[in-house]
Amino acid sequence: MEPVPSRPITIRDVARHAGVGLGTVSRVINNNPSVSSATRELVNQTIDELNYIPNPTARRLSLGKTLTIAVIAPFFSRPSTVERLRGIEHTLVESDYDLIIYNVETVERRDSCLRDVIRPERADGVIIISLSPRDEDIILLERAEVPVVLVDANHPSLTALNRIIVDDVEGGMMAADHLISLGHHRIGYISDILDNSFNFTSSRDRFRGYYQAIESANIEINPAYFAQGVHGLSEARRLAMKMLNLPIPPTAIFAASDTQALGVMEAARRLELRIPDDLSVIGYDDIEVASYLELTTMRQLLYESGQRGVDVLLQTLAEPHQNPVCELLPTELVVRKTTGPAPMINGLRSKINSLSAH
Amino acid sequence: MEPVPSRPITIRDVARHAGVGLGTVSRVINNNPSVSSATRELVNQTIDELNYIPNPTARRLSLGKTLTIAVIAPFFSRPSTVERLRGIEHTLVESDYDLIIYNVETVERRDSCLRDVIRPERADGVIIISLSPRDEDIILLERAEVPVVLVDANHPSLTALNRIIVDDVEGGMMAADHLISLGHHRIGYISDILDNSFNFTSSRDRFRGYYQAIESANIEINPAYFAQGVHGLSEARRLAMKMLNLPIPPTAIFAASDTQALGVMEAARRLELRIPDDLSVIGYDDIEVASYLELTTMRQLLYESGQRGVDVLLQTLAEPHQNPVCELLPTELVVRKTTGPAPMINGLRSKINSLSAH
DNA sequence: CTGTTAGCGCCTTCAT
DNA sequence: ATGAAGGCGCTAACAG
Repeated sequence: MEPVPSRPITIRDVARHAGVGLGTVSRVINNNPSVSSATRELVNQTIDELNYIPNPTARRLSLGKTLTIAVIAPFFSRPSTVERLRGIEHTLVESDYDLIIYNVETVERRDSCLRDVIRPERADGVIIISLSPRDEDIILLERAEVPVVLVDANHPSLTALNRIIVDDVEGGMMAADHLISLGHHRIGYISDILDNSFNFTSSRDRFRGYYQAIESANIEINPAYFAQGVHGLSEARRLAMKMLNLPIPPTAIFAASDTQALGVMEAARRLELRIPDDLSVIGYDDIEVASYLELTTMRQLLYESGQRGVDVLLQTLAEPHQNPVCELLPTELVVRKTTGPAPMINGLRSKINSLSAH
Repeated sequence: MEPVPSRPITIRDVARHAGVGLGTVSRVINNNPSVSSATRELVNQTIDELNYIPNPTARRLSLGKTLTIAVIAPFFSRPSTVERLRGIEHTLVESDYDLIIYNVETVERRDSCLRDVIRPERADGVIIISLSPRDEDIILLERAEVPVVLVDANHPSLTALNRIIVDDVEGGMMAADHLISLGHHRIGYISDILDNSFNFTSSRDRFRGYYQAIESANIEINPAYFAQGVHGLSEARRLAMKMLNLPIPPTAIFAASDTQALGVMEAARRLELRIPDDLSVIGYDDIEVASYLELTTMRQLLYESGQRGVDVLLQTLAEPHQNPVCELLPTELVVRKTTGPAPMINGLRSKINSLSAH
């Protein structure tokens, strides 16, 4: 019995201790059937004894695979992104792949990730979240030597790529229709910048749906009821304050995300507008906090989008030459307590009431 | 001029195209000064031409380093954890290290991470977030062959390990003292399970501080004013509802996290208790949403804790034999609008008022 | 300064 | 069924 060396244990140590060739040890590790159960047992025992773990780096080099999945995600601290990442992480943890997250907060970073990460030396597969490719990215993506899955991202001329998508136009329409059906005519839309350098399309598409719904209902479009600003609660609050201080303010506001809806609700609180009596608010995403704040919102399957993204990627990795899939995830209206019938006279009515009551 | 091969470009291709030895190319890549600027220029040009990127896996194997930092983090979707991870990611992105996150949601996973991740074959350095080692983990950690930094985690008999810590006892005391100074005598504490299998210590320590503050103020301890449950908004809401329905309910509640404070606020809303008139609420962490909901809370430097963790780790990596550092991050009371003077008679006074006014 | 060579630890063919 | 040998792409030590 030789002593356990202090340097890292290698496959060679195991082979020597077990008195077999190192090819045999390798076969045992990789569950190669052509090993007698006797020697397999012996080798496994030695492995335990030495507390041996195969060096992942060496495996990768030898296999010519990275054994890692890369995820390119914008603003990974946003609740919706976090939820998608959770779905990815949970699903991937059971596989042999490592997960490495590339957080994108600038366009430069976006471009460098697109350029450098989607390479076989970096990852065996790539998931891109919410970053819809621009025209010039298409070629890059379509001839990538690594399988790619787009989650919550799309492009009209894209058919060769796996995608998990949602219909944000439809979602925006459903949200606006909900408000219209409650009798609202003055419906605001507050979102992050529609024409942004990241090419985020969701707020734009939701706006399109909102617009269509308003038009179909023969409601006059009022440009003052649309406001865009940097994403975040405080900016949304600022925009909502401004909008609600209009001479004739909206009676309902559709926010492009739940986070922004929280900002709208906060603005209403500061203006002492009651929700939903004076102002209806609807958000988007159905993040965790939405249900506790009784926020009416459009639910999209965030967690599942990540989950499905990984499923599709692993499937592609297992059988490389499948046809690319394009999976549409449903969007659903969740009515809670922040939306209600439009006020009779105008949005200020009950505010005046409550003020005079003081 | 030879054609660009379709298989991945290697250092050998570059060497051949440039008409130099492959050692020279390696030197150029690694900024080894002993290359004439002429050949350096030539090589760099060839690298650009071939769009060559060194294979990271091969580099790792050859260097005997993984060039990755591992982060072991519990429940990475929690806002406080996300914020810490943001600090880590931002700081690490400028280095040459990859980041790989191990999300821990079960004790089994915690143990397997502790066992398998803290190995030189897996990572060059490890950051452990909020998972305080148990007695039996100490030995494992102290003789780890990889530098480890604990962030928001600690152990009394731990001096050989880098740590970024906070004083949660002090924080709990400050929170309770704030309420006491407002005249509150019936102060509830709502937290996640103090004696949990993950050995999370923060809620326990904050409870200790809370308890000490109450005692020092000669306020009678009422066990009914302490409730624990699984972490999360809804459970906190449930516990708060129950506590606020006591015959003599508390006039103030200290929640062990902002998320739980939101649950308390939600409970108050449902019971039509006004904040802070009928009920004062104080949270912990100062996550983003806290400022918008005007939540009084204990601020701890979440982002910075990650940042400092990485700084310390990179420092240790650069100069391995430094003395371990133990850095205490400050905790600060942020008074907003959810805490106010204790009601005169009892917590129900204004509730009764508002009900009779209906 | 630069080309050559010997590994890094593992997997995989090729013999046996 | 198993041992031996070559190679994955790169770095670093050595020789010139």
